[in-house]
Amino acid sequence: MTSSSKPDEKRATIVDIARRAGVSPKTVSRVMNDEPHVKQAVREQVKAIARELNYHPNVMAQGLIARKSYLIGLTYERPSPSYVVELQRGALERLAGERYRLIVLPFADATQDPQGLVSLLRVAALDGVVLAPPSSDLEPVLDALDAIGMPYGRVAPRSFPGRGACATMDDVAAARAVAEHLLRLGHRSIGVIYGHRDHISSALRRQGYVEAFAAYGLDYLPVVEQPGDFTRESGVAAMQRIISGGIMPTAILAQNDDMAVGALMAAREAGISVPETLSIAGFDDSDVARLAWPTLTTVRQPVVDMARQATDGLLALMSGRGSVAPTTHEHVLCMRHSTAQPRHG
Amino acid sequence: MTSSSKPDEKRATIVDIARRAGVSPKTVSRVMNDEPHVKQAVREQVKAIARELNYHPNVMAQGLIARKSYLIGLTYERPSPSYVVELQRGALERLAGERYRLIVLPFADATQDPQGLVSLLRVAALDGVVLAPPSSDLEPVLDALDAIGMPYGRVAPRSFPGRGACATMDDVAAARAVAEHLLRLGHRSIGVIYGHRDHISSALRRQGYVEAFAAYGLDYLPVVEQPGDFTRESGVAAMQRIISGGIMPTAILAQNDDMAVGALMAAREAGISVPETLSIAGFDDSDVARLAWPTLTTVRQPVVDMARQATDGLLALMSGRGSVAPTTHEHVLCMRHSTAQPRHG
DNA sequence: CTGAAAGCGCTAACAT
DNA sequence: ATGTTAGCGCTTTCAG
Repeated sequence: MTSSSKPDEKRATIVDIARRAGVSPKTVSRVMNDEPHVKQAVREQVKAIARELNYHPNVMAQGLIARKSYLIGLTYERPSPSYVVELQRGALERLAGERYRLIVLPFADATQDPQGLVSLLRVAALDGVVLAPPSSDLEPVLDALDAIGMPYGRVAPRSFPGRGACATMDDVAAARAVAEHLLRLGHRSIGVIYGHRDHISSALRRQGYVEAFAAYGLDYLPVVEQPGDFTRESGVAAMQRIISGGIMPTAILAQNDDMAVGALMAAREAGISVPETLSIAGFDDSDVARLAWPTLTTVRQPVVDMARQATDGLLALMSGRGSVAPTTHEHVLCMRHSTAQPRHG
Repeated sequence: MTSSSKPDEKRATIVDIARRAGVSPKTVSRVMNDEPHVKQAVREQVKAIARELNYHPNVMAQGLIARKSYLIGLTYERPSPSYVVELQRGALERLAGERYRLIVLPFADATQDPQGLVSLLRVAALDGVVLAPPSSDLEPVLDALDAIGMPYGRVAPRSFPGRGACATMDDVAAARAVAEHLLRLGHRSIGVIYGHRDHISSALRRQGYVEAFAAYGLDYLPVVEQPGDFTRESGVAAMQRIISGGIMPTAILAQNDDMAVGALMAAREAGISVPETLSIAGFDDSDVARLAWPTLTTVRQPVVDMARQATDGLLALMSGRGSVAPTTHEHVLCMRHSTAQPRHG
């Protein structure tokens, strides 16, 4: 006993409606598309019959002519669930009320296999695609997309400004903001845990730290620096290296929240209390920032807004309106419980 | 300077290939679909030309004939990010390698507006849809879907077994397992935070608690009960009401992890230490369970598996294979750091 | 204002 | 083993 997809008396077509209304299919078409040159009476009648027959236009027939699929893709690389969901939310918010539908295309390794990503997009028969980091920064991807004529929106790109519809944020300014927060609290002995070196944002965030230090008349000279790769594990490892390194800073700047949480865990294991003995600040304001204890001081990346804007720009691109000015979104410093004044002020 | 969607010399069609190869379009079609009755030499040549021309079949033309869109929908109601992502992951895993693409369709209020949901699905021109709770349990939705002949897979349905392709779990047994865990630890003063009352699982999980209490010779009588709606905020609020209510239980059963985390946060704010003074257990084993501190004791709901199975069943339904036997998935109790023996245990 | 004809890219059903 | 014809459901000409 199972719902079978019974053929269902063939869906009504404009021909059915035309016959019933005693007009030509073209007239029905005109009515359905709100084109002019149809007598009001006919228009109403056709609409009534359409409703009665529960008519829905065949998207594929329309698409075949228009050479459009009315499908938009969203690619991303399995980062945190909250990031993914925010990305989707932004795109969907913009798409609400449009004919376009959203296809989700997580792709494991765009950096290693840009061609694979592009061929996935091709096969999906998309009208356009919203690219989230890191694919939004991969030149081979952008090139291939240009080559096949598929327009794209880019979320938080850090390079090739002007290619595609960009919704950017200022990594440098955001990083500067967190660093300044620490400096303002009185910290002068600050350790840094860097993100993955393939990600441009790692360098940009470092640049923000440099500027903040300079604003306080200091050379950029973190007491300790440790590489990481944006994963929590790398944060744990980096913090452990710092602890066993002998020189303890009074504060840590981690280039994302996951690593900051890792640092938090490592500190906890080592009996170092946060924020009393050590302040820790992250980056992103991802889900974990509020889950961690102490809650994490961080800067919010406006993901939903960027996704909405990138989608908006993509739509503009697709509708032929020539170029789309990049939009920049503001970060928000989130001061929470993982940072405090250093002990000896 | 913006990438415009330049027309791109018209995409190659089978006619182009046919001309180049000096064969008929139908032969090309045969080759592309791996049909027999084509000489090996011709086959190879056609394939070569197709590759050279970077040919990709026009999905809409194919769909127009086959009366298929090769689009599968996934509906859910904005619950926790990790739940959504796991749902998508399961569906996508099954769809990998198939021609079907996944369209995400979050819908705010299926319970209030089942027709709205169905018409959304209709408009999206789906071949089939995977329904996640609560829509997987809404009779009007199932009825409407049957009426329009759209096959569906159901994730964790709690009612109407046998309708559609079902991938179920035993909520009652899982809830019983967590409750028993608490009872085994020695807790007898247990508070409960319920999920959204529109979700059948809320009642089922309550039932599991009841059975566990009964197994310990107790009447079901939580010290305190508070309504929630599966969001973290509702968990915070519920816990705050419990705290200010005066009667403090030694343990809390929250009907999902998000609310459990909310309770954790509220307890922390109030200076109540978990698990020393208060044990908290969740439900789902979502992402946050391991992110929270202390890590959350919970039961794993096999969401990814269920989504994969529901999608698999849906595919079977669509391919005409008559009926699909429902699959049941097992829960797993995850004992972590948010539960311990009560103080005076 | 309305309609007839042609065709989007592909494939089923029949020839050959 | 290969080609021809017709047509999926709709919209674009272009004629009335």
